[in-house]
Amino acid sequence: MEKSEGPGPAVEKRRIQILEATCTVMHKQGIAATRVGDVAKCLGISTGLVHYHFDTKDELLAAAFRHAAEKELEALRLLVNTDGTPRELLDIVVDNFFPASGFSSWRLWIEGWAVALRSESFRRTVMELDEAWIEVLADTLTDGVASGDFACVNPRDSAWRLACLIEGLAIQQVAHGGAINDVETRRLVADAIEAEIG
Amino acid sequence: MEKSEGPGPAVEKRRIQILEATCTVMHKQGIAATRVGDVAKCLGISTGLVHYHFDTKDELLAAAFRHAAEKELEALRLLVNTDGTPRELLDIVVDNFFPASGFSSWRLWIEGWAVALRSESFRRTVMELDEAWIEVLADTLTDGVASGDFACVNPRDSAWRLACLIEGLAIQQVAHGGAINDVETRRLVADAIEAEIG
DNA sequence: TGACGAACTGACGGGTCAGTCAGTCAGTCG
DNA sequence: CGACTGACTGACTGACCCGTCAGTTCGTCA
Repeated sequence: MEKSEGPGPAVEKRRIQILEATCTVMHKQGIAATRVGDVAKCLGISTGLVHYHFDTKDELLAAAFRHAAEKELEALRLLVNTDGTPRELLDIVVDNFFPASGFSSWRLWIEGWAVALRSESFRRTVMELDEAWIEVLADTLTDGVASGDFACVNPRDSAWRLACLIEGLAIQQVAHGGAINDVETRRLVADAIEAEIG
Repeated sequence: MEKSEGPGPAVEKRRIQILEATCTVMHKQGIAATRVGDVAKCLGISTGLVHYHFDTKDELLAAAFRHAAEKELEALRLLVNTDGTPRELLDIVVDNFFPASGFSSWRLWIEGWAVALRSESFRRTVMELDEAWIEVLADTLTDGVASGDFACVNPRDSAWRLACLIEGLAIQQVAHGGAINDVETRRLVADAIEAEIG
C-alpha cells in the first residue's frame, strides 16, 4: 500500500514548475494570448511534456490561475496574522487590494473574470478566491467591531461594499491605462472607509 | 463638389448592419470567440464583404463595441431627460446600471475591460464610454445637490464611488454566475446611496 | 448601348496552434 | 543482466481562421 497513491515528488515539482511558468507567461502576454508552446519554451521543455502533465490547455490555465491566486491570498493572510490595531490591519488589507501593489495581478483578475464568463473551471476558481479575499476583509472589520474600534452597522455588508468599490476603481485605473490618479483613488477609498467604520 | 465626401447612404446602412450583427455574435459567443465568418453568416453575406467595409477584425470588434455602448448610453440619456425629482432620476440611472436590466451588457463590458488591456482602440473606447456613463450619474447627483435634495459633500466623488461599487458588484454577480443574490446587491447599493446623499 | 465603378462573392493561401504519437533514455526491480 | 516503467522529446496533423484577390453583378451616367 505504501506510496501507492499520488505521484512522486518529482512529478509534483515539475507540475509546479509548469504552473509557475504559465503564470509568468500569463502575466506577460495575458491569459488569452498564452500558448502551450510559450510555456514550454519558458522552461526549455517540449510541448509534449506540458501535455503529459496537463491534459488540455484550459486545465493548465485554470490550474495556473488558481495557483497564482492562492499564493497571493496566502501572502495576504500571513500579513494579517500579525499583531496590530484593527485599524492597522485594515490598512494592510486595503493596501494589498490596491492596483499599486501588484498592478499585474489586477490585469490577471480582470482577464480572469472575462474568461470565467465562458469557462466553468475558471468560474469556480474565480468565485472561490474572490470570496475568500472578501472574507479576509470581512473578518478584519468584524474583529474591529468586536474590539469597539469600528462602528459598522453590518461588517459583512461593509466588506462587500469596500471590496467591490476597490474592484471597480481598479478596473478604471488598470483597464483605462491609469486614467485615474492613484492619489484620487486612495482618497475615494479612504472616504468610503471612514463612512463605513464611522 | 456635391456628395464628394463620405460614402453613400447604402454603404453606411450596410456598415451598421454589420456592426449590429457583430454585436449579436459578440453577445452570444463573447468578444474573443467572435469570428468574421460568424458575422458574415449571421447576415447571409460573404466574409469578403465584411472585410470590404472593415479592414481588420480588430477594427470591426472595436467599432461594434463602441456602437453598442453608444446606443445604450443614448438610451440612458433619454431616460434621464424626463421630468422627475432628483431622487426619481437617480433611481432611474442606478436601475439602468444594474445587471438585472441588461445582464448581457455587463458580460460585454467585462470582456471589454479585458480586451482593453491589450488593444489600444478598445482601451480608448472603453475609457470614453465608461466615463461618459459616470458623468450621467455625476450630473444627476450635482442637480440633486443644487436643488437641495441631496447632501453630497462632493457629488463627483460620490458618483465615482457609486459607479465603481456597482461595477464591482456586477462582476461578482455576472462573472460568478449569480452567486450573489440580486436582492442583496440592491440592498448594498441602496445603503451606499443613502450614505452618499445623506 | 456600352463603359465604368461600386458592391459583393467565394475560393484559397498562409500562418497558427492544440493535441498526438512513435520512439528515446534513464532508472528500478526481480 | 534484462524486463519494465515513467518522464520526456519533437515532429507531425488536422483544424481553424484571417485577410486577399480575381472575377461577377448591377446600377448609373454619357
